[in-house]
Parts: sequence; C-alpha cells; structure tokens
Amino acid sequence: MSQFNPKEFENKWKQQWLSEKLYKTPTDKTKKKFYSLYSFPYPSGAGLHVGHVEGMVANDIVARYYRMKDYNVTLPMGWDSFGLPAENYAIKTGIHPHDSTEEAIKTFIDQIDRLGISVDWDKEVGAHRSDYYKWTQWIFLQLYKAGIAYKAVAPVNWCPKDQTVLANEQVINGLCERCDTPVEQKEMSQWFFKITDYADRLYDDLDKVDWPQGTKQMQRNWIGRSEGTTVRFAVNAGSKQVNSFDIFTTRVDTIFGCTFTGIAPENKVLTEIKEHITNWPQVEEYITQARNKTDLQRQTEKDKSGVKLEGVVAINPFNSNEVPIYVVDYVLNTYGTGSIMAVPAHDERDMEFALKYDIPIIPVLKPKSEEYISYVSRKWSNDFNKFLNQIAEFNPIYLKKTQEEVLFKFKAEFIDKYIDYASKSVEGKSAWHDAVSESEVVVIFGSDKAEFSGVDIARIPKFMSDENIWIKMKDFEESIRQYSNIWTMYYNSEYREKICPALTDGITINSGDFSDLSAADAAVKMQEWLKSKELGNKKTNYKLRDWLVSRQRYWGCPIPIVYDPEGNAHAIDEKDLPLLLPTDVDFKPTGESPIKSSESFKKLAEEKYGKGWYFEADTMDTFVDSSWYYFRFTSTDDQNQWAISEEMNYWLPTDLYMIGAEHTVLHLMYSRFFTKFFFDQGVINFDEPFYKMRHMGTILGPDGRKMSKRWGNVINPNDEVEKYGADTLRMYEMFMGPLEEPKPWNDRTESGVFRFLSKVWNTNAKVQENVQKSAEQAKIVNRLVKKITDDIEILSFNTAVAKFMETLNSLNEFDSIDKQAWLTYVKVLAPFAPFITEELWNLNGQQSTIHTQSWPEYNAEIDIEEQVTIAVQVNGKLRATFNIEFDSQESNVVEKAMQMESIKKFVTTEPKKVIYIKNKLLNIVV
RNA sequence: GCAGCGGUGGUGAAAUGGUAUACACGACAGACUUAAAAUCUGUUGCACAUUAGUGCGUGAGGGUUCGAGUCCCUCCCGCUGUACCA
Repeated sequence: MSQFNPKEFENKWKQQWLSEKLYKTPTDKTKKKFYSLYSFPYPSGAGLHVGHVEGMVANDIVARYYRMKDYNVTLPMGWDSFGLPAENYAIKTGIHPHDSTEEAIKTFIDQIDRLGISVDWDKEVGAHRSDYYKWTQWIFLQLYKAGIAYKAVAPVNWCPKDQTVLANEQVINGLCERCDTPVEQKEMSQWFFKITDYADRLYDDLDKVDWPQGTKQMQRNWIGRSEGTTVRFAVNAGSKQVNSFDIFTTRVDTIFGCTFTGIAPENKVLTEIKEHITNWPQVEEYITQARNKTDLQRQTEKDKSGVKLEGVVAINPFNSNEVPIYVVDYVLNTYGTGSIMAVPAHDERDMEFALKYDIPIIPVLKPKSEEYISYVSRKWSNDFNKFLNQIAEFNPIYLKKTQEEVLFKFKAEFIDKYIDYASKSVEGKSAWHDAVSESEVVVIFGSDKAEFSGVDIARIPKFMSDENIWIKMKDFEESIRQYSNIWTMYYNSEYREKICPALTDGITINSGDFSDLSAADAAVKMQEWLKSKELGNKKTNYKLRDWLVSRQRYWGCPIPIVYDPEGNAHAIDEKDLPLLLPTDVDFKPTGESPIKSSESFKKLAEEKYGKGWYFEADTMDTFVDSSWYYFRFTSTDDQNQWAISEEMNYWLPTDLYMIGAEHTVLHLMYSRFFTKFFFDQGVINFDEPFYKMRHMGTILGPDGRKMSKRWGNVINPNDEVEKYGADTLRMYEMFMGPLEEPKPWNDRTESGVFRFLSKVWNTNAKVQENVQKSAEQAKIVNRLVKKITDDIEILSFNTAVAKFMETLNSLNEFDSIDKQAWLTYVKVLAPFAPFITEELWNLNGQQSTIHTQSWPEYNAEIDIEEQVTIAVQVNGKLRATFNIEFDSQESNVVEKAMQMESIKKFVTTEPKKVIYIKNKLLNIVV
C-alpha cells in the first residue's frame, strides 16, 4: 500500500460530503437532539486562525459523535459580519464593506470545509444580510413596544479618534479598546436597552447552567449585586433642618463610626441645599473641576480630594451627632444614592480621606479574639537576638522576618511579658518598641522622656469615647519626631489591618444601644429600627447599567425608528421591514452618523412619511446582532417570522457552546437577557440559551507569547493543512493539552501526530479476516471504545488522542490485525480524523460513509483481566509488585506478598494492619 | 486590593485518595544508509551504587489518612479578569 498522503483523498471526500449534504440538520423531532454551537465568528479578512480551529474541531467531534449515537444533530454556522474593521478597511481602501465582507466569508467557508467541520450550510446566516437584520430590527421593535428599548440623553463615552460612542465595557482603563485613545465624556441622545430590569434573574439563573466557574463569577461581578440599606440623614443649617438625603451602605452596623458624609459632585442634592452653603463659590469650583476630569484622570489620581460644605451639617439619625458634609470625587453619582456615610475606622478609602482632612476616626467594631502586633528593628534594640529568643515563648506568628527587622503577632495574654522584655531591650534615645492591638497601642520608649508625662511606657486605649486616638497619635508624632518614626506605621498595611479591621463578624462597640452585638445582629436590629422610624430601608444595588446600543457608524443594523418634524420618535411598521442600509454614504467619520450623508435615505423617509420626517441615522451595537443568532439557526427556512417557537423549544438551549475566553461577559450577558425577554413574551419555554458552555484556551505562538503579527509568531491553519493535511491539524490541536488551558504551539508535536496518522495508515496493511488472537485484539479495542466515549462526553480530547496512540502501539505488536477490531478502531477515530477514517473505511470495502455508522458499544463482559498486578506497600511505601489471578482472595494475596524477599526484609514483626484494595494494592502497616 | 484559574521531568502534559510522570516531543545509543533525511529498536525524573538496590522527588511549610499531586490550613509565585461600586 502507498504512503500516507492526505492530499490524495481529503479533497475528494470534502466534495462528496458537501454534495450529498451529509450534515443536513434532520427535520423530524422524534429523537433526542444535540445542538453544537460555535460562537458567531467575525469574518475577518485575515481568514480563520488556529483558535477558531480548536473550538470548531471540538464542536465537530462532539457533533459527529452524537450523529453516530443516532441523535438529531445540528452544527450551524453564521457570520457576525457587521462591525468596525470592515468599515475602517473601507475608509482606507474605498472597497465597500459589503464586498470585502462577502469575500472574507467565502474564504472562511472554504477553510472550514477543508478542515472537515460538519457544518450544515443550509443554515448559514450573515448579520449584514437584510434577511437577517430585518429580524434584528424586528426584535428592536418588540423591545421598544415592551418599553425595554428607550431613548435618553446621557453622558456617553466618546472616542475622539474613532468618532464613536463606546459602551462602558469597551473602555479599558479610560482608553478606547480599539485604538487606546483617551475616552471623553459627551452628552448625547441615545438608545438604550433596559437590561437592568433583568439584573436579579441574570444573577440568580447562573445556577442553572453548566459553565466554567470563573465565567459565572465574572458575570456576577459584572452585575455587581450588593445588598445594603439606605439611611436618611437630615441636613441642618444652624439648628434648623433644611433638607435631607439618603445614603446607601452595605455596612449599616458601622454607622456609629460615621464621622462625615460624602456626596458626589454631580449629586443634585447639592443644588437643593445650595442657598445654605456659605462657601458655595469654593464648592462650585470644586464641582466644575471634578466634572472636567476624564474617567482616566479620576482613576489615575489616587489621592482623594474634597471640599467641606460650610453652613450645613448632616445628622446621624442613630445618635443625632452632627457630622460634616463633604463633596468628594471618590463617590460615584451613578452608584447607589450618590452619597455615602463615611466610617474611616472600617473603610480604607474613608480612612485615607479622614487622615488627610483631620476628621475623627472612631472604631465601632472589635474582633472576637484579641492579638497584638509589633514591629521591632535591630537598629532600635540593644540586643535584638536576645529579644527574639525571648519572644519565642509567645509562639509569635511572623508576618515578616529578616536579619534586620521582624513584624509579628502574639496573643493578648503575653502583653505584660512583652512590655517587660521590650523595656529591657530598648536603650538610648532613638530606641523604641510598640505593639498595637484592637483595643490599645503600647509604646515603649528608650527616651529620656519628658514629653510623655515622665513615662517610658505609654499604653493608650484606642476606644476612648471622648477623644480620638488617631488625632492623639498625630500629636505624639509632632513632639517625638526625633525619637521615632511611629507615624509611618499608619502606612504599613499590616498595622492598618489591625487598626481598621475590615471585620464582618466583629463585635460592636461605641454603638450606644447597639453595642456588644455581632456585626450581623447589629445590622438586622439597625435595619428594623430604621424601618420603624421610616428613615431607611433594605436596598439592593447593581453595578450593571443599561445597555447603550446606539453607534454613530455606518456598517451596522439601522435602527427602525423614524422621527416626525418635531423630533418625536415613531416605530417603523413591522411590515415595512427591513429598513435597508443605504449604500450612497460617505464613510469618513465626522462625529455624526455617516448615514446622514445618504440622499436616498432622506428621500425614502420623506416619500413614505411626509416632508420633514427622517430616519434614525445611528446603527445598532453589533452585540445586538450576535445576541440572537442561535435562535435564527433553528428556523432559517422561514422568511415570515424571526424564528419558530416549536423549533426553538426543540433545539435550544444549546448542548455545547464553544466560545473564546474573551467573551465571558458581554455577549453572554446580552444573549441571556434576550432569552429572558422572549421567555417573558411567551415565545419560548426556556430562559437560558446556553446550557453547557466551554472556552477554548488561547493558543500561543511557538515562543510562548500571544500570537501577533508584531512578534511574527502567527500560525496560519492553511499552511498546516498544506503541510500535513486537515486530520493532522485537527488531532494535533486536540492533543496539545486540555481544551480550556492556554497552550503554546509546537511544530514537533504536530509532526508527531502526523507520524501517528501515518502509522494508522500503514497498520491498515496488516488487516485480515479471522486472525489469530482476535479475541485479545477485540479486548484492546473494546477498552479504547470505553475511554473514547467517556472522554468525548467530558471533552477530554487530549487524553483521547493519547489513548488512540497507545492502542495503536498495542495492536502493532501483533503480526496481523483482525478486521472487525480494526473497523471498530477506525470508527471511534472518525470524529477526530474524518478524512483518513473515511478513506480506510472505503479501502476495507465498506459501504456508505463511516460518518453515519453507529457508535460502537462498550462490552463490559469481555473486559476482564486474567491476571492483575498487585502493588505491595509497606507503611504506604511501594516495595514490590507481583501478578496474580484476577479477583484472588485477600488471604492468597497476603500470603504471596509475605513470601517475597523484598517484602520480608521490611516486615519483621507481625503487621499491625493490612489494607487490601481488590486487584490493585496491598498496604502492610508495621 | 478583590475574583477566577494554575504551579508535576529538558518540553507539551497524564493520574475516581491507591504502583507519580500515561501519551507525545526532545535527547542519547544502536540498526538501515557511502552519508544525511525518513523509518525502525532500545534508554531517558534526580542522587548514590559495577549490579542488586537504596534514598529523594508533584511551588514552600504544616495537618487529616494505612496511604496525599489529589482533601484541609498557612504562605509564595505565575496567568487572566476587574477595580474608588460605599
């Protein structure tokens, strides 16, 4: 037989499968179904990349497997074909996005077919084609009718270079995600989808789906649900109440520690109380300043700033204390109520602000058990080593330990000894020790004192009700600067944790009637109290914002809205859809939508609706297109509705969804939102679209870096198919490592896979009917069937490939191979390497295609070993192995083990215990 | 900071709490060859030892267990995401 040369047959089979429509989606609904979905690819001019191949092959293997298991299988493919790259390309070259996109799609289809991905092309859709975006527009109208799509003037992120609005999600560290230009804020009238209505369900229903934990967590973080309380603070001018405002907090249990309140610069409460603010000009200047800052500036400026409102104070409803009101830019107007109660003792940001502006810091929680923390340096000890030896009896926990300095924790019971040792250790003016606990600060000075009422040891309680320890400590620093740098300890994070513990389960102190409670109990009681006084309520807040869908771009789906001459929005009648994207436009970005330059678009509106009427000129975010394509796939034949309920209810939710790890938040969130919307409309009977979802791990370049033109490490799948054939590329990508892990490309390993397939090819020459030892071979292949079946179910493709290799090596130990065993081997290999297996199937004289054969069954009855290897351990250490009959009695196993020299020498006395794991292991404990 | 994932040979990586390193790559030795490539065979965790063998080994340190890469605690490192969200 000839050498393995995939070029000789891959193209032949590709043509035949396509012309026979081998992968056509069945239309009957009598069987179980499997919906294998690959994420909507953007048809880039660069063609398919190796990451696409990885995901598609995974989808394909599973699809082929379920077809052989006699499921109804669908593996559809379509194009997320609207979007900026094609438009930017058009601006550069003048080639219309429609033309470049269709061209790119052709390349994609050709590449996907060459890889043998079993796509049902009858279901192909393209977001940019009017038979698709007609329904995107229709969906917009449904959302509009339901009050979910709405128009609002809002400050939006504006990229001055791309001349477009960006969603919050497209702003990375204040920079445009595409061109890294600093993003500006701009007020514009924009369309939004009210996704926030669904925040709770989007959060809770994550429990229903089988997704990677990390992705679920990211979705939860993005929604950012937090449960808390609103509290109403009165605003007094003089002694008279003039107004009030609500704050939002998740830690109402710390409210007795509130020593100031913070209001966001944009908060409208400020204008309401403006007349009472005696330093308004100063405040106004600060507000203007803060507003002019871009997001980037606000983020990079770590230093917190604010202005105190003079003439007004806020009243803490719990103790009627007057607390100052500050306008501060670290409070966000868009979250919660836009104002906070600040508790510096238990919030790092508030602490920082309080230290800067000399605001009192009152601790109101203490931990359940007390410890001291101390920092000691060799420099300030007269005998550092002796001191270290002494404190060893405290069982200290070292947070930091070097030759020169230690930072350690110890239990409160040792404090007197500590003071004793420390007093002896310090010597001279510049020496000092200190220890800080939750309730006191102990400072031991080797000074000739004076400043400290004549003592060398200062024990300062932290929870003095009338005074504030931190202010006092600051005073110390003024007077003892020459002795110590104690102030620096505020900036040591270890200390700070002790000083302002972020306690969730502490005990309340300094909290009036609510003292001596656990934090959780205090919160409940305080909430009840607030409710009874009508001063506050439980409240849930979200980080999630409504979805801004307007884009001032050409290459997208037109928004189906028309305006009358007064500028009022009207929905376009459904029967007038699609509202076609005009072609006579100037792409050049001007800051306005390019579509505004279209004469035909203007004319169409006036002809249809009357003079002065005009269409919405913005297009939709392309995430709208990709949020519903998996519905459309179920019903592509039907031109009269967006999708058929019966089809959707049968095929969805998807059984395997492969998407890149970069799509962990937006696409999935939006798709889930649409699904819930249609569920609520009664159109579908499921409310999560993707049951099982997995990410393919990024494939890195051979140098271990991310593939990029910049590094010149991009692997093009075309080249690999050219070199080794599609089967090798497929199997290599599956063999690289676990599907979800990032993994570097390795040419050598790839050629190893080619070598394996060549061996498969050559082994075929040894195949005969009725060979000797065929039972033994059947047993080997039977085990393969089990492993491959299991591995496909759990998507463990790398171990499946290893098993194919191992099994082939075993079979090749025989001089001739049994045909039945061999055909089984080829069948289970078929989903992984569809071309070579089809060819071998054919060469062995089999009828029809291998890809519609039924999946071999694992036979447990023949899978028995006559002999098993028993590992013998003594005290858990492996000392010997021996073979014995399958399912031997324990006593026989023990007896045989005890006769072995290598065991005898370790077992000199009667064993204390013997543990026997059947057919596997014997552990003798002596 | 926070969240998620991960750390095992020279490399990619295997391992329901039960013989750590399957499978592959590379390396080394040999066969074939005038030679090379390809192919085939053997060896390949580390250390000591001529052999037999012994000891050590899954980021570090503890714990649970007859037995831990796997479970628990503390910590270190890397990657990804995210961040004034009260």
